[in-house]
Amino acid sequence: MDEDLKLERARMRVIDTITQNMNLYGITPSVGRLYGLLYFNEEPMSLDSMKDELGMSKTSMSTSVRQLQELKMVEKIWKKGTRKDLYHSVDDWYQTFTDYFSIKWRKGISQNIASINKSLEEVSELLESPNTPIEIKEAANNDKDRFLYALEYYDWLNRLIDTFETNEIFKFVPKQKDTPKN
Amino acid sequence: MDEDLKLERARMRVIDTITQNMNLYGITPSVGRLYGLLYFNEEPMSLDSMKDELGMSKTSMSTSVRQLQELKMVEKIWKKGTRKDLYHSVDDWYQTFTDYFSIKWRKGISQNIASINKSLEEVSELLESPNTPIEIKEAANNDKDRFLYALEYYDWLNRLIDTFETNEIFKFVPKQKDTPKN
DNA sequence: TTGTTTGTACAGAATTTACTGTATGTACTG
DNA sequence: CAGTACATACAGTAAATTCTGTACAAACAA
Repeated sequence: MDEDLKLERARMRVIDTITQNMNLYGITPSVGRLYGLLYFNEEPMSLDSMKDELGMSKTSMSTSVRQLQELKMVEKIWKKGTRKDLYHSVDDWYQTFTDYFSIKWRKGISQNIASINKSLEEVSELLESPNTPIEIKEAANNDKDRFLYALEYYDWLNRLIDTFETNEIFKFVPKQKDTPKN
Repeated sequence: MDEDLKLERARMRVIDTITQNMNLYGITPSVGRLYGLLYFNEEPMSLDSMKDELGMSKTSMSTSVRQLQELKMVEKIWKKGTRKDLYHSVDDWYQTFTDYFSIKWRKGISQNIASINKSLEEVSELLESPNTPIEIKEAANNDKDRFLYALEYYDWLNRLIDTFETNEIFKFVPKQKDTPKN
């Protein structure tokens, strides 16, 4: 069964590649490797089979698979006649990509905008007050400009994420190389 | 000097915000905080002044500032009459954003594509060979499809990064909210 | 009901990552 | 030339993250 081994090695190489790539996005290698495993397994897998395949604890499989679920990269499959939870990879990488960064980037932004607005207000008060020493006003002015710039930038980032969430980005950068449709 | 304190607090709040945001992108909080400090300092800063301001070791300042330099978020400033290296933030956040993800994402992709191509070739050999058992051929076929899909996806990602690097993305998502120019 | 199977919370262990202090090299100064 | 000021390499330490094993809870079976 030399062919068996050859296939296995080819697959492993690509799993490593996927793992490395996901790691670049801040996903732990073990979690990435688990995704790779699920991606190539035609059948959905149970926690026990993942554990056996990766040689890790079942606890780790449980938490890793949950992470992948939260990232919408893996879904639970129901199958008649088994009590085990079964999982399979979600195979739309484009959707995974846009979802991942939408979730991740959007996370902080609204809070960030709120905190900048608060600081902006405080600084504006300082600038309006006649009690504020002149050199403080100068510094306040500098800060205010930078706050405004930050707000502008976060607004842009929000609009960029909008194009991810609505899939409009694929109008601009089409999935297929040669056909500009969809 | 109550005004002094008030301004300081407003600024610190925004620095925390920036730190948090950068941390989301995989930049360490200390490094993010250093960027925030440099962003609000009108004058460029020396390693010693950073150290004093953040209460960390000079070694840390040295390595952190180097990281920021590699990410093109900070640049070295030359100033007559001082032997210290002086640094200032690069204030174009849009450019910083596109640069950062171009550098980061592009990093792996070409190697990834190469390794997938290699595996693709090996699997194709298996499929063509008459010695390969039928059940291995079936698995190989499955794998091959997934390799091809991955290649397609990485190609898309490359084209997305192209729009970042060339700043074409700003045609699609303009920097200014209301004026579609630039 | 009791026994069994399965998934997960939690605490501690192991590993990785980030930080510090010393030691050294290099470039200026006089 | 020595002497000083500065930045950084490197090794060791501290802190954070990830992983494991046990213990327990929920769901099911008989």
